Amino acid sequence: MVKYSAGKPIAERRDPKFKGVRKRKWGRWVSEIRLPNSRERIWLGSYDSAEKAARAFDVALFCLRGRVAKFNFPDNPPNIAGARSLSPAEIQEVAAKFANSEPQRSQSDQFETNQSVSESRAESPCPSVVSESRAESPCTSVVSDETVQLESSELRWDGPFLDMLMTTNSSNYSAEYGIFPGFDDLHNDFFPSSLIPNLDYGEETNFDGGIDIYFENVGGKMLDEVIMHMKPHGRIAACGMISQYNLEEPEGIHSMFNVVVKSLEIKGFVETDFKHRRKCRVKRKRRKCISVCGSIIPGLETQLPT
DNA sequence: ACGAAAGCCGCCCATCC
DNA sequence: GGATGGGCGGCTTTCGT
Repeated sequence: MVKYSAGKPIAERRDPKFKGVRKRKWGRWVSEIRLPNSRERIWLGSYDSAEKAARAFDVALFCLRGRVAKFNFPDNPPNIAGARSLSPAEIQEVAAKFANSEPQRSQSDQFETNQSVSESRAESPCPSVVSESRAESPCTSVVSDETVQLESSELRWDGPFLDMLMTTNSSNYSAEYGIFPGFDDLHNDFFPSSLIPNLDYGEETNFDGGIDIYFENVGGKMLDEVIMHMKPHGRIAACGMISQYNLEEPEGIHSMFNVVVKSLEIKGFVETDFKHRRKCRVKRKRRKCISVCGSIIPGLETQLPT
């Protein structure tokens, strides 16, 4: 739909002009989109540039009309898994988020990958190779005495979470226990050192580009922060939430929307679920087949209030 | 308290069917 | 000609100082 403004066709106007975008008197750019077959609109936010507002519009357009829509950036259309099922409030949130995200890696690159992952998942229950971003992820360095390390190649796993747990057979008894490959004993708390976030929650938090797999033992703000820094299609094994055990009212998790947009998988683990394997484990411990190596970072106690 | 910015809404009008 | 949807302008609300 061609709209004329101030007597000039859009193409002749000096300002960059994008669909669904307009300029405020004071120079800011705002974006809003109408719901299909409705007079209602979704407010997409206010931005400092027309491009950002246009990106927000494109994301909303993709959510409402799919990939066949005419985008402001047809060369770089958004591609968001599950976008068509988002509510207006979620569309608003996703659009604002991607409008403000750095454009150096296109949204289509970013989400095409996710989409291909989800598609391959849907098509095949079998594990398959996944995105480059995951392949580039840092390895996890917790090792058993079998010296089974989770190298990046072993993180290239795209089956359902339990498939990953149950079928990767990097040691001759990891599958027997039905636990993570390379993790022979999960009954103690341990945190791969590369995954421990800096708890100042600031810009300097170092997650090495995102977290692939996180073993949840803390809960509360820690979990909240971790969810925000998970990579798309990351996995969280919830083994405990010690920070919540003595609270009268459990803390809420405010970043759950990331579970949707990043297609995260969270699976709880209770030791009693593996009771039937206890005898076997004890036997192996006696034979000293099992031991656990981990990284201990001293000094945590010094952070407690005096 | 006041001004600026954001959010929301009504209306206009071009385009599509 | 009605439905749809992009754009404009203005009113209200929110936020920062």
